[in-house]
Amino acid sequence: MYTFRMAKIGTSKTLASNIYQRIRSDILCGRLAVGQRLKLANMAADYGVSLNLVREALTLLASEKLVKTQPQQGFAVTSMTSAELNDLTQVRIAIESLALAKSIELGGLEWEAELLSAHHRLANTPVKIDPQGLILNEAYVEAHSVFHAALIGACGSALLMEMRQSLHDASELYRRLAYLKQRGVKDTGKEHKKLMEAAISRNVVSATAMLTKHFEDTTRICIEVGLTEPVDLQEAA
Amino acid sequence: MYTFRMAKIGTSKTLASNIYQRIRSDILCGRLAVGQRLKLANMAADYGVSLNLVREALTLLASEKLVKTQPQQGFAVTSMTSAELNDLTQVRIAIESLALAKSIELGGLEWEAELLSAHHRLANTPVKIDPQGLILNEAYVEAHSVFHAALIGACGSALLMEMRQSLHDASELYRRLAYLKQRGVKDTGKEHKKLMEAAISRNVVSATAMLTKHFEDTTRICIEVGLTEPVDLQEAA
DNA sequence: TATTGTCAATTTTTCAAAAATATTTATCTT
DNA sequence: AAGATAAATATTTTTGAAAAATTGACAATA
Repeated sequence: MYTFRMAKIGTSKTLASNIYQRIRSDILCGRLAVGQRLKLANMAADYGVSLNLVREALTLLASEKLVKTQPQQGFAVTSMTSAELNDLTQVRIAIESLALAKSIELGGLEWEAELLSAHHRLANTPVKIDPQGLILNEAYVEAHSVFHAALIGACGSALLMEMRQSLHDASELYRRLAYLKQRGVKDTGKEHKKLMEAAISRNVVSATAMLTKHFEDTTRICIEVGLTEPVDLQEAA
Repeated sequence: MYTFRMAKIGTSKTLASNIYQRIRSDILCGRLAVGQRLKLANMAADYGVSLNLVREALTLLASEKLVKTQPQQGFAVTSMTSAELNDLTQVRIAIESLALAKSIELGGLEWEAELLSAHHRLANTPVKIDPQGLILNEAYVEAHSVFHAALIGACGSALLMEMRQSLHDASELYRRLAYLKQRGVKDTGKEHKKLMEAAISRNVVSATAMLTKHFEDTTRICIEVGLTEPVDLQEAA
């Protein structure tokens, strides 16, 4: 309802947009690794379509910054430097704080209800899917995305919501990295709860402070862990 | 230097990106009118390339909101409702104010010099190219774009600058409309000067206030004039 | 040894035609 | 005449293959 990503994959009207969504999803899920080269012929074979559709999808993803490209030299999954990730984080903080403040100002009962609901779903979805804590739960990722969308859902600007989602997605890869590396270092669940409570009690200052801390913590973990791990350019599976 | 749009048209490495830029430019210049249907076959003939390249370019432009599309039903130059234009304007004010404040905080001598230079160029470029004031001067449009880029040039965030440019471009069409309709109703030149002076004298409050007024005035003119003028679906020239 | 040039292999880019879908026109029924 | 049905046309979508460009290897030259 809130996000593009919620659209069921493989459902859209045209094959082109299906492929786009599938590739996008595969990047966001980490199935296509950061830095990995994306050869058109391989991709076309993997997804069972012609080169053209892959090219169109990758060109589109490049405009979203999920993929990097240079003329005549193909495509690769974007990998950020720590400077770029820091920039992204600061912009996300700015945009999302702005939207959150607006949402807190304008939000009514409907917004509160949606937010509570989204939080409840998030709080009761396990982060990892296995006891060892090695595999991320896709349902959690989705619930997390929906929760943050719900937070700013009453900001009153469709454009702002869209921009926030786009920035959220651009950082998705690194958020996943942080979740996997960090094992109970910080209690994200408690943070989400406080954030939600601050929003509903209309405490803008506290809510944006929580948000800022939330984002910066995740980024710090990513950078400590090391962003640019050596990537093997294996053929796509 | 600052903007994508400054790249000379017809210069890039691949034909695909040339076509993309040419179409983009033709939309921004109003040669492809707001609301006009963009048939692939016509476009391909006009630009002398295959359907595929046109499709790729239009898909990309759709992701930038310069073009609207529905599956299996083709493309058209985007036309906004007044509500959408208002939303865009408010988001532009928020983003650009944020960046401007940062720029004023961080900007040094180099920034001041660039800004003065950009303003001088803007101030000495006529808005209209003919005595009757019917034809917009493309050099002015370019200078205006560069001036606003220069204002926030020291904000320290490449991403923020990019987002601002994207929003600026999305509103370009309507800015042109306002320029053409409004004949000396307000003195835009004086506004730019005040804005520049406020920025260089590090007066954040005054600068952002100027900026807000600047944007809102333009939007008001657009909406008063009437956004959705009947568009004739003539074949592309 | 370092540099340059050439050739083959790989990959990207572009096109032109086939397939699928939507739109219009014409025909038929009520 | 009005509305529905079917054929014809126009348009978009997708493919498969040709053309252009890049890369890497190998030999020839300084």
